[in-house]
Amino acid sequence: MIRGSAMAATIKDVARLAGVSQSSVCRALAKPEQVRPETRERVERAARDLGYYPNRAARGLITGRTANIGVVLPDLANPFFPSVVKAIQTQARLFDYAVFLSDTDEDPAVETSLIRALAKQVDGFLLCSPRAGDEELRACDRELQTPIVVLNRRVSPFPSVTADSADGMRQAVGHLHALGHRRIAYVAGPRTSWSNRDRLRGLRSATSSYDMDLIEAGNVAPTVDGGAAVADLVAASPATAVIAYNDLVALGLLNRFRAREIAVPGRISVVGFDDILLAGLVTPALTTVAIAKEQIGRAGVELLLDLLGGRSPVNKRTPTQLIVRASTGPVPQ
Amino acid sequence: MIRGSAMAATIKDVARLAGVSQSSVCRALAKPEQVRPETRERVERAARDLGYYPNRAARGLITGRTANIGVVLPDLANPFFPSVVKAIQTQARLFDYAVFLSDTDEDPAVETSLIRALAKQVDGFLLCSPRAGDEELRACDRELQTPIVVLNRRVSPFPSVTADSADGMRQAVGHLHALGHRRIAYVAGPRTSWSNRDRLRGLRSATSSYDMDLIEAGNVAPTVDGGAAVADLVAASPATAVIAYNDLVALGLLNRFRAREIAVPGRISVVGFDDILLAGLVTPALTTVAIAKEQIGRAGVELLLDLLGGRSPVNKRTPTQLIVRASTGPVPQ
DNA sequence: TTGAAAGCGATACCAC
DNA sequence: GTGGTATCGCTTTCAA
Repeated sequence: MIRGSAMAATIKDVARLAGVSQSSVCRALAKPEQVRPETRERVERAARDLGYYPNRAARGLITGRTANIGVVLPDLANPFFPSVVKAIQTQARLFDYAVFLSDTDEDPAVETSLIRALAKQVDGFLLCSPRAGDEELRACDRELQTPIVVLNRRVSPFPSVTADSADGMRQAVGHLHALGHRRIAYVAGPRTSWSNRDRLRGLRSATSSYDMDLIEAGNVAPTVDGGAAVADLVAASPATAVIAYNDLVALGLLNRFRAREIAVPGRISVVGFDDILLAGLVTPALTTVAIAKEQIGRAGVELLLDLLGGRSPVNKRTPTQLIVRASTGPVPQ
Repeated sequence: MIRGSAMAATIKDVARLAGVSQSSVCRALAKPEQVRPETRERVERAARDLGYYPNRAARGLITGRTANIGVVLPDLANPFFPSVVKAIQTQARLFDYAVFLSDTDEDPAVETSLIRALAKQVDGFLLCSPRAGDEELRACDRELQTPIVVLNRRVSPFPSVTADSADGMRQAVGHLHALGHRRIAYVAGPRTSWSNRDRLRGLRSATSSYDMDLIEAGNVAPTVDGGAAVADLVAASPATAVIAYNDLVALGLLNRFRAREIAVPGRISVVGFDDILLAGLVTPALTTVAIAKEQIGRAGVELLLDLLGGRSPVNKRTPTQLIVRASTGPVPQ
């Protein structure tokens, strides 16, 4: 490769212009106190004049630290994830980490192959709601030796951040019970989703402790269309209220119910999960279990940094909070 | 650094295990046809056994190609961007590129500093709706020599992909004119946003050719709250229809109008821009100018690859399409 | 306090 | 067809 004037400046260029050695440039920039003020200034001037920024990849090669973190998630089109990613970004930047982002399109195979491909370019991974099996993830880990933190799922032995769905479900069911509902339907999300299983588990425990009937529908894709697809099934069931796997599914239900002129909450109450922006803006506004998305992202980065710093992080569980809006009401007589 | 059994395998390990030189490993993996089948098999076996994946950063150092592209955008919380990013990801993966993502929080200073920091780790940038000034962007470019493609904005001399806002505005204005409206308000987005200026330009030309009055409000943040903040101003104006900078702003208007029981479209018609998922789900559903988000993302990657391949890409303009929904109706008598 | 030199992991070139 | 070696940009001993 021929170095033309067009190439970006390297440490050599700075050294030459400042009239010192590479080592001194490196020190002047990284540990200013170890170098004579005069030298430091010369280096700083030269660096500024050349617009020098160190090549982080080259640095990573020798330090073993890339200052990148990898974020893998199933579907950026689900508004839940951008919120989490945004929080991750913000927190990562605080510690001068950059973010590699990968969308797997809900495909477990893509997921593991992406992890493998990215592994050497990042110091660690934040896997958001990974769809691959526990054993596959462990295999990746053994093979790659890249620290992994899992969000929205618990997979031993990885540190993880999860929402307290059980408590969220308890709140939701308590709310519906107070309104007089005794038969609830649940529209299940993807079979591969740990959150789905977790939410269902919490829901079962809540309904049984309230001695209510639970009717399970699904599984559906975690999208508006997924919800619309089972709306008629739900309507035909004896349920007077329905809890959806997430807000998108709930919105699908709402849409289809409106199209069929099934009154919400007059004839059936609808509860979502996640509290995405949409939930508060539709009519009727959606009652939903809010998840601390920002907190999950932030905590994920913290756990990963702990891991990287040699500390052993503990799993974190973030609170959930029922947000009551217009889509739930008293059971129809 | 001490190489323990815990470290991920390198090309040396593979060479040792296969009993060949590094060079052969490299060739066997990159250009299988240039090596004896027997050697290739030995190498492949060794690589598989060790779980060897090449270090892309190290490779990039020598090839000058990182196989990464950098995506920079102002706010992931605006649903418009995840759609674009998703398309970028999909297209990038087709060509085996990984994506670095950065959210600048609408801050031009963060934007340029991120670009500089990432420059060496990517082969090129896709800047989505960058907020920095033209001259700042050009300065980055001169300094870094990293190819840049700009989305949703035109900044000479960068290749760019933009939506045909003028045509979208023409469609929207034509639609409103046909409904009898003669006085339209526009709620402007961020002053730093090129799209905002572009849309306004298109709108001015459309209203003037229809001989309609244009009342300008704003500038507001491109969010729901931004829209809500000027809703009362708009309501107090003589406008019978309002076009918002984007859908989020339009939803803010819609919300506030409902709170004040200002009928939409009975008393005032509302038009958005972008056609995010939300737009179709609120009540009344939002009439909006749809932008080809996926196409923008895809075209962006294509232009960037052209640039990287030494071809000189031409600017692209993607079509817009008015989606008529319930939020627009005949002018009130 | 500074400089020379080794080396991170991979590729490319040049002999053989 | 294969191996040795220089090299990418940077950090880090180790001497001076």
